[in-house]
Amino acid sequence: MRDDENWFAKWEEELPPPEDLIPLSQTLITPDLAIAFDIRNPNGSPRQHHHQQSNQPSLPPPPPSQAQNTPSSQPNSSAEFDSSELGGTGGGSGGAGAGSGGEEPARTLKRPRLVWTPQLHKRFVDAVAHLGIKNAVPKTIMQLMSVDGLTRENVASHLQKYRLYLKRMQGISNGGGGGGGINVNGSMGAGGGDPDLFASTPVPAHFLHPGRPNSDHFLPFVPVTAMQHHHQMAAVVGQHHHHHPQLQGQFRHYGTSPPNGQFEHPLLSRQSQQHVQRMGTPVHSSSVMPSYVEDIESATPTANGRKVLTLFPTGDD
DNA sequence: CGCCAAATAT
DNA sequence: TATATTTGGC
Repeated sequence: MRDDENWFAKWEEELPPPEDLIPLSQTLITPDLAIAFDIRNPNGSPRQHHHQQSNQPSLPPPPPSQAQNTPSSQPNSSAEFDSSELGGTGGGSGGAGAGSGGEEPARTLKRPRLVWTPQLHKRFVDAVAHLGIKNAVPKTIMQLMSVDGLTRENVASHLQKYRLYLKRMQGISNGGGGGGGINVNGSMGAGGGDPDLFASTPVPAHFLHPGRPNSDHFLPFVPVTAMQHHHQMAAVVGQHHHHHPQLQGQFRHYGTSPPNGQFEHPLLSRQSQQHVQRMGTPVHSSSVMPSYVEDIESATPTANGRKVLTLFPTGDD
């Protein structure tokens, strides 16, 4: 019982890593822009996009995206290629309009690799937890997350891995937990080494017990009602610097908002109105999932003693 | 649509 | 290398 509610609290407590919390801005570069900007490797792989600076001399000069951080987002349709996926079921109607003059290939084009940032992952976990393993299917999760730019495939993929991760975790670290903690690190004590390295994925307990659809408990986050800044962000995509291993810490510990301070981290949240329509799932009553804010993310550059954290640390590395 | 397995990219 | 993410098939 309390597990569900305390898991987060506990998690939160241990989270705030005094380490370097560098505010990472999730910039969602528009797909077309991204592809336009990055050129796939001329050789070797059939599909792959990435690379930011080195552009081929044959590509038209894309928008002046600076490598630094000038959020001058292009008027592009930043993040709008999602309507279909998200709307998924239909919603909509489509309207995509477009098509004409300019370009909106984003819809059908392949977008750059989606980077599951801690925040995103958390959102994902929260969504799954909120839904309950039962309804935790890609489509629903995706809709619940309301992250623009996210596609069902993305979620499905991640979900698969997430399940695997949970499974692994259960195999080794379960038991005791029993009650209380879900996240336990499984680890090893023997052998060891770095229990510190693992550990920390807020795995909602109800994931394991399909006995009930879930009824309450969800994110203690604040509904971001009105964000003054237009933070239109979406999943982070192909934005990477080829130089140093930028941050990508995933699973370890993310920083949660200070006890009282207000977090000022850029988060993602669907800007457009998207109603979360529940399909045949009479579970939660009238709780609509508002766009909640996430916590800040932590980064772990290799420059620190920490190694790159992985999203789902394998239990037996 | 959802899940699994493989392939590919980083 | 291992990990992450994507893609195809069932």
